[in-house]
Amino acid sequence: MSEIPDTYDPDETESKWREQWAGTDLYRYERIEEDSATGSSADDSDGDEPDTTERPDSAEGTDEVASAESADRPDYVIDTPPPYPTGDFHIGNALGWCYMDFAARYRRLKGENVLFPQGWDCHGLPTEVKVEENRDVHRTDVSREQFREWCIEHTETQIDSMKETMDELGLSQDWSAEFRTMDPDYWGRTQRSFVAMADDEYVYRDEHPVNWCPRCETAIADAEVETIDRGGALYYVDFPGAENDTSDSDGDGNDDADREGIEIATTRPELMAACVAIAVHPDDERYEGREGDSIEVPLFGQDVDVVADGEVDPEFGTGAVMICTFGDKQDVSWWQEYDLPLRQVFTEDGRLTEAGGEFAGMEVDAAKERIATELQKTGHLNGEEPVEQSVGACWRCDTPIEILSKEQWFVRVDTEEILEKARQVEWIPEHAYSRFADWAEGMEWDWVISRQRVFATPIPAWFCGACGYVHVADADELPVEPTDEDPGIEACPDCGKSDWHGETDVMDTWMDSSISPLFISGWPDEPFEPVSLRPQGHDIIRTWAFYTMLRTAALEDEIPWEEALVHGMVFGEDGNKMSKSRDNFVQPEEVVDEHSADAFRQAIALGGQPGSDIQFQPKEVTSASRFMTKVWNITRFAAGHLEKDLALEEPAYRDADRWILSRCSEVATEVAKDMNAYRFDRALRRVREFVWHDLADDYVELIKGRLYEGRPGERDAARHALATVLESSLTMLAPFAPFLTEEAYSHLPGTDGSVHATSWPMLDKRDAEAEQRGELIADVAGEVRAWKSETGRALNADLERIEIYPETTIDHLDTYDLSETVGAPIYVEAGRPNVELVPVGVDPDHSVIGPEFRDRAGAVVGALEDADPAEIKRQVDRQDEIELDANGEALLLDGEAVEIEEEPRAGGEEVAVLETETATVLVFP
RNA sequence: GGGUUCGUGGUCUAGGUGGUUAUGACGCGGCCUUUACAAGGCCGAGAUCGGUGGUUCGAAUCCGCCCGAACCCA
Repeated sequence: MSEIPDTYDPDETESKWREQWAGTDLYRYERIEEDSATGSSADDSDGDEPDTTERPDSAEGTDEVASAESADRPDYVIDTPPPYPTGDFHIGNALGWCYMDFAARYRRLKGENVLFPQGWDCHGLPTEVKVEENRDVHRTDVSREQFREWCIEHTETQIDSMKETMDELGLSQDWSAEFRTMDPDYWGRTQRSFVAMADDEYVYRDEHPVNWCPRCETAIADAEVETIDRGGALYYVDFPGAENDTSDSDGDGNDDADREGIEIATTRPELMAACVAIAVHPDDERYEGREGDSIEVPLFGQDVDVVADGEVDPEFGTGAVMICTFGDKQDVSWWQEYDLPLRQVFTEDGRLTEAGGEFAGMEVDAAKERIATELQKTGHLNGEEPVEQSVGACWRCDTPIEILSKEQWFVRVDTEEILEKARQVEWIPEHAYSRFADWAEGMEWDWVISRQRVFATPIPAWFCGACGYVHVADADELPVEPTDEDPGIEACPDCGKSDWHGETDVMDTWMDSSISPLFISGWPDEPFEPVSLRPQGHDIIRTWAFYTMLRTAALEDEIPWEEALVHGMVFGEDGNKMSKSRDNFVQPEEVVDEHSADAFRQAIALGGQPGSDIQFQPKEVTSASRFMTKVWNITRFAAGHLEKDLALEEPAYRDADRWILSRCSEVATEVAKDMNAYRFDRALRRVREFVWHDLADDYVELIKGRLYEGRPGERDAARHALATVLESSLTMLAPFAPFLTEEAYSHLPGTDGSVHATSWPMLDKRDAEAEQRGELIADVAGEVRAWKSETGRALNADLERIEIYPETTIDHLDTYDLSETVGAPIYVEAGRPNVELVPVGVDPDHSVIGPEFRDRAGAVVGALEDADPAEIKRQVDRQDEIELDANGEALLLDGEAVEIEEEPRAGGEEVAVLETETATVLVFP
């Protein structure tokens, strides 16, 4: 404690504590079953138990802190998002993780048994692509096994680099609960969930149109499709009437001459080969009576019928559109509705199939060009115009998707079931639920979960080579890799042969991550209860939140979590999305290097309330750094005055002590409320204000006299209060600035162990009267300080004397500290000061006058303002009532309705008159 | 086009159950070395709370419309 350095060095301190914490189980979640098995898991760290017995104040607290017995501690389980191991833990991640860490650290201080795990969502295409790139191979060049091996290797290095950033930020995950979806223990459970859902008929296999990414060559779910805007061309194409059209729509029996065509408009001529019908709006006069006409598709020759459908937008193009299999989801629903044939014209790698005739084998864009040219040549193209269009694209690679009809595995989406569960979750902020519901209600298709890739959880199923029977694995044979292993059954239940072919398709990675709350709860071995918190960004409501809700409902008929904290995005200093090209890009490590993790964390907390997007503000980091210096200096000051064995039964508190203790109690209660509501911004602001203004500016200044020259009893009371309040403050700051507070705490005499293992301040020292007295003392001290500064006096300059005239009577105000602080004898006087106070104005209280006089309030206020303040004051003093003439109407006003503004006129005598909130102060220099 | 959120000093932000002079930070200007702290203290300038209409005695706060921004969806 004596070696406490003059300045706080965050670099040195933060790396010191990082190392020290790494070797402890400070953040270890206590698993009950583990405890009873080993009986020793929590005993090897002295920092692990909330240490309440040694705090001098705790003996007086009437409320016991939450019991430290692990069995009684409520669980607080965070369903940490498993990030994709990109290798880069960016500032957006940092926001989410700081929120989790604030909550986790706070809950530990509240005595809860916190599980803050960390998972990794390993599977997926980007890793495959990266590995192919790094090793210069195609995934089909090597065995699946080898390729997976490489993916795992690559993923591990990516994870390590992200963990480094997490560590720098001082995050307090319990690393003994780390999980990786690529580990067999995890993906085995993904398979387990698949099997369970197949048993309950949530999972099924079927042929159905699916979103298909031609670059990734795999099916993708709706949630993985993003719309991108791009410019394109709208082609106007003449479709002639079919030669064999016998419908004779106008009934004049003259087919041949009336073989009328239709001009359609399309942005995708390459889909003409897939055209299976023409649609027009039923009310469109241009096409009246055309329904049922047969039309020939140019170049490709197939005859298609005209259908009338209200979904057609008559304003677009010519009002006649091709129905193709498939251009978009609208086509799919028309295809189903009109029972149209299927003409697949795209291959899995985005080329035209044989159905494309002479254009077969061409890529989509090339085919579009060529077909347009051919249409031109053959005289079918009437024109083209530029058009803005939105197209669906793969969210991983931005390639425009196609819709192909494929046999795939699906998960049935039961929107009602999901919404019913979602309503039981507390969404923070509330409107996050609307987003969720919006997405859920818009779901048209079931969730396609099979992917034609390698690095993912294998679908545990086999096909019978003889009869096509599909066998899904039994739960007890998992984890299983069906491309490597045979099923547990020998013979096909259908045909009796045993010619099994393992499913090569793998699962959507969301199948892995959507069981994260189940996994961390020990599912399926442990009974599932909803976990406490799901933190996530609003950008993945449609994926992670949605799928998790779906899966937990399907598997356990439960909600996955009690609360969902949906946070915003982090923007750059200029308010734009962070991007390297905009030069507003900030990496968390940079900020930590330049300032400190603690400052970064505070800046994140103060950026805005959780739920809203925040702008990253370097000035908040600056301001946080300053605050940290302040805290350090207070600690340094206090450490010099405190002693280890400061244990007092009944400290002889003075008014100032009782005041700061009361304030501190109040702040602890308020801040706890904020933390419970995830209002980290408000919580931190409140603590800062208290520490800076109440504790540092006022209290520390007030007790200096006692600390330096007081008699032992009163000095000890001050020390005692100071120790209590400072420790409480450090504890409240600990979730935000874990390093600084740990360092400061370790330097305070009489502390033991980690600040992160203490408990939330439970002072129970609220005292309204003490607050009133303390505020008066602090206000006067502050006013006098400001006055000295203004009049160019030294702040420690002695004064002749000071007289205080409180507005409300205060008995026996304790002026000892005040006197020492301002350097003057203090006289507390009753009544009004012995200087001339001149009423200069009348301040009407609208909250009194408004309700009483309603529509006459304006006149009353006007009359008050016009009146002579001296006269008003006389009336108030005499009868506590005011007679008023408001627009000719005589009114009687209660004295309470006004406040008389007075200015002192110190008539020649050398005396300064100061006004505080609650008193008039005369200063005799 | 639909949905959600938002618009407060130069910049960012608090407040929002309607009630006098709107919070704080950063930046800016001035003054000051006081036994924790000049990485500090004190003082000051700076806002018609996006615009407009309404409800009300009274609106930053409630309601309507308009303008602008962000995100999600089509």
